[in-house]
Amino acid sequence: MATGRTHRPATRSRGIPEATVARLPLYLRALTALSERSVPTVSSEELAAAAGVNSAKLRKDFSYLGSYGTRGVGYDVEYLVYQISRELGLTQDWPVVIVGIGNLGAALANYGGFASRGFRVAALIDADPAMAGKPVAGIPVQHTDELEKIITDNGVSIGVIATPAGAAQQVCDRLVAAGVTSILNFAPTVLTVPDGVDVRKVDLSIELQILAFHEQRKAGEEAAAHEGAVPAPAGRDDSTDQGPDGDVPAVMPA
Amino acid sequence: MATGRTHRPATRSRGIPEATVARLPLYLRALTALSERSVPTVSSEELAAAAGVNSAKLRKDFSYLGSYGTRGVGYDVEYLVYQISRELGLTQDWPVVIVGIGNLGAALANYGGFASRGFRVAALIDADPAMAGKPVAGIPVQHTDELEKIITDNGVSIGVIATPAGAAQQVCDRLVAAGVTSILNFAPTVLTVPDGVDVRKVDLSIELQILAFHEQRKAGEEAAAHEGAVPAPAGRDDSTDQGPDGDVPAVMPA
DNA sequence: TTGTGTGAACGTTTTCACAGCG
DNA sequence: CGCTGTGAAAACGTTCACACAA
Repeated sequence: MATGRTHRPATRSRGIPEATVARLPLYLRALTALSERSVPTVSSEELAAAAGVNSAKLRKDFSYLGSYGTRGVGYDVEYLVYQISRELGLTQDWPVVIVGIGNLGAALANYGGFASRGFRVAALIDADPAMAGKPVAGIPVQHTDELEKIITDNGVSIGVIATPAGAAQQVCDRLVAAGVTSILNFAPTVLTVPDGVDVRKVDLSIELQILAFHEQRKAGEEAAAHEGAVPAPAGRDDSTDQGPDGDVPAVMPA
Repeated sequence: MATGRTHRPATRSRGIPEATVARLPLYLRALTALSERSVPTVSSEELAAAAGVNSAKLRKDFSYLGSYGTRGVGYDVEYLVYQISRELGLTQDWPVVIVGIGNLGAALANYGGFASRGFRVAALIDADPAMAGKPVAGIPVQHTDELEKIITDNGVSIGVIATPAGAAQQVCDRLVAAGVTSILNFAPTVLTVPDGVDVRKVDLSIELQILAFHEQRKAGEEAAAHEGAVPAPAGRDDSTDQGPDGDVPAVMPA
């Protein structure tokens, strides 16, 4: 689930592969847990298990950061925590605004994982005047009219969009115009942004649909294995012709 | 955001690449929008733009499904909607349970994208006895004690975990034991599941950390001007004050 | 002519397997 | 020894470019 941005590095993409970057937070979380238990060192095998990846991948990932391990021993937990944090830019404070304070926005505002790692909720913004002033997670909600001022005054460069789909692009445009260069989008829309702005999206319904795909395949396999029953739309079949189906979409219940 | 356990290259993976599957919901959404506007056909170029991908990729993706387009014309919108829906398993009804009805669980329960595509919230489950019976999104919350019965009675195979991290693995184990084979995990934990069970995770804090990494790089690039050519950063100038953080905290290896 | 469908080139990510350091 | 770090191979994914159907 990459981002909406086209990977077009006009300049050298010198550095850590994107796939590795996406795993660093995972390692960091596992390492933090070890750190809290005062574990001094871990092997790639142990850490990989805790992070849910395989150890060769983990070692390769770490090799992009430098040689932070000790052969025959493993990695120093505290040191690695620091190195990864630094690489991810978590040794600095990132003020974040959340736009759209519905159930989801409130859930995000209350999410503990925010504050615990470099991120600080600088403001909550909603279009509903009735929300203005109401505190959510201890932070008073401000009206959308204030958006530009809030961004500027707080030096916000990361924005979270939790509005309905219809409002997302407009909010996005305003965030970008005000200076935000990274956006986390929860609205089920494709956002269009200028070059240099990063967008990542989190889309609940997409995740469910991917699960449904695999679930369906499992069911088909099972049927095929058991009885000779027609394994529904299993693997790729032909039916290339538009003849049989023609149209008639309609979602049919089980 | 792949699965939790090691991927299963077991046998004939005869079928659609994972990367393609992950994009089908995107295409489906764009197509549904076109369908609602009664647009009869689209070209790969148009549809790709609407979905935020490039057209070659889209055509390749569709080629895995079959030859559903017409050369010189494009794709029949209704027909494609149906074919993709079928491929994703959305022509059948998927009962889903959501466990953990806090802010996030409530947001998910209220999320419209659920019902609109094959998914039906069969039950809401929470460990807090005080929640029991309280309706959320029109559905009464049930206590965790009922979990197994709910799964069985409703034939649920997809579960959503929106509990605190500490409870997630336990809930997961119970879901799996009761028959759930696909899990969407919102808790910031690595879930361990038996083979044959699919896990997808949605992790807010990981997404933010990835954004922070790129944001940091942007800031660094600005400072270190390589060659004078192509300064890249478009319109807006950097008002990214808030003080650069070049310190070097304690914690060093022994 | 138009725009799909696809082999082939290219780029990225994962995995393997082992040299070599502590 | 045990475990890291890393070339090289394999797998996977994207993009190119064009033959060819409508």
